[in-house]
Amino acid sequence: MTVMESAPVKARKNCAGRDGHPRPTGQDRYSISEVVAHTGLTAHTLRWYERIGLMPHVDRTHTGQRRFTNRDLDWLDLVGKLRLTGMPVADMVRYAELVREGEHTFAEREELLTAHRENVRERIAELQSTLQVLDFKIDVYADARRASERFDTV
Amino acid sequence: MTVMESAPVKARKNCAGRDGHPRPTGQDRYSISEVVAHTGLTAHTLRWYERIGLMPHVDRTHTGQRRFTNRDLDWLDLVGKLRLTGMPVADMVRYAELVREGEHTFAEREELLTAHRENVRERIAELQSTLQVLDFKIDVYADARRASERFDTV
DNA sequence: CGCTTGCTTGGAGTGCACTCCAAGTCAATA
DNA sequence: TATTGACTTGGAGTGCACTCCAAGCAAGCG
Repeated sequence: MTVMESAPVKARKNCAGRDGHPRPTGQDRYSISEVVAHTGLTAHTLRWYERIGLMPHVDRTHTGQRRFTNRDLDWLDLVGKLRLTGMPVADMVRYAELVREGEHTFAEREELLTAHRENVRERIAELQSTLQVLDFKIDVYADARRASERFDTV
Repeated sequence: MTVMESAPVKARKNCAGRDGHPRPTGQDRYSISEVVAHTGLTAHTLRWYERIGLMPHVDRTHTGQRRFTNRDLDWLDLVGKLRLTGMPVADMVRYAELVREGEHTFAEREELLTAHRENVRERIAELQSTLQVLDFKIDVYADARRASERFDTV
């Protein structure tokens, strides 16, 4: 049975799992459209993620439809953060591989994440330095606007 | 007293231009390769920027070669910052158009920059929230590594 | 003079991260 | 039974921001 619009669950303080998942562990079998509603990704993108090896193995129904779990949701959450911070998909795929390979890849995973953290810190510094330039230029324009308003009104 | 692109003076302790430019105003006619050396952009990109309207009018020699000025360098500096902060090229082209159109576009320029500043602030917040996730996960891996090292050495 | 270097052009190609399409399966309703 | 709607697939298409190519011109050097 197709699970129709199951209340656009989005919040974590929701009735269901108070661990932040739409449904508690044990009943966590989400169709692709439910995951779309929860993550904001498109179904295309979810299928593409799976094709390129960016997902852990996703379970299927007897008819071949995907059923995602809470763990998949958590993973997509992390992927979303890495993506938002500009990690290339290839690097995320590498990280996914390491996770699949097991605990002996802890060191390399740590390395990968540490390198990315450094990138993110640099990005933040860049953004903040640009913020100063923007502030300066916006001030210049705002001053010009206020000056012309004064002329208009006086 | 046109309020123009008075870019952030980078205060290089360089021998040449006291104002942070390779050559002082008056002798500022840079070939494309000099601009490449100074900005880190490729010649392709500089020509492409001009083609799409992202540059103010660039002067030419009698044989048709580009000669960039200190003002162009300042502009490229700003463009670089906007690009680094993820402003789409189309928006930068729009800003360039407004600058070409003159002072009556001050208000719209201010608007455009203010909207972008808001984006940048959001990006910074996103990055910082991801930083926390990264810190947490890196700690987990580091703890695991330290634990296994203890077993190895004792 | 011929060679090299540096530049010119319009247009085609690249890499990334999706994004969509056509054709099909399956389950549930009218 | 017929239709609807959610889902499946491999492969093709899109949009962005470059990135490169081929062919050609001009200046400087031996």
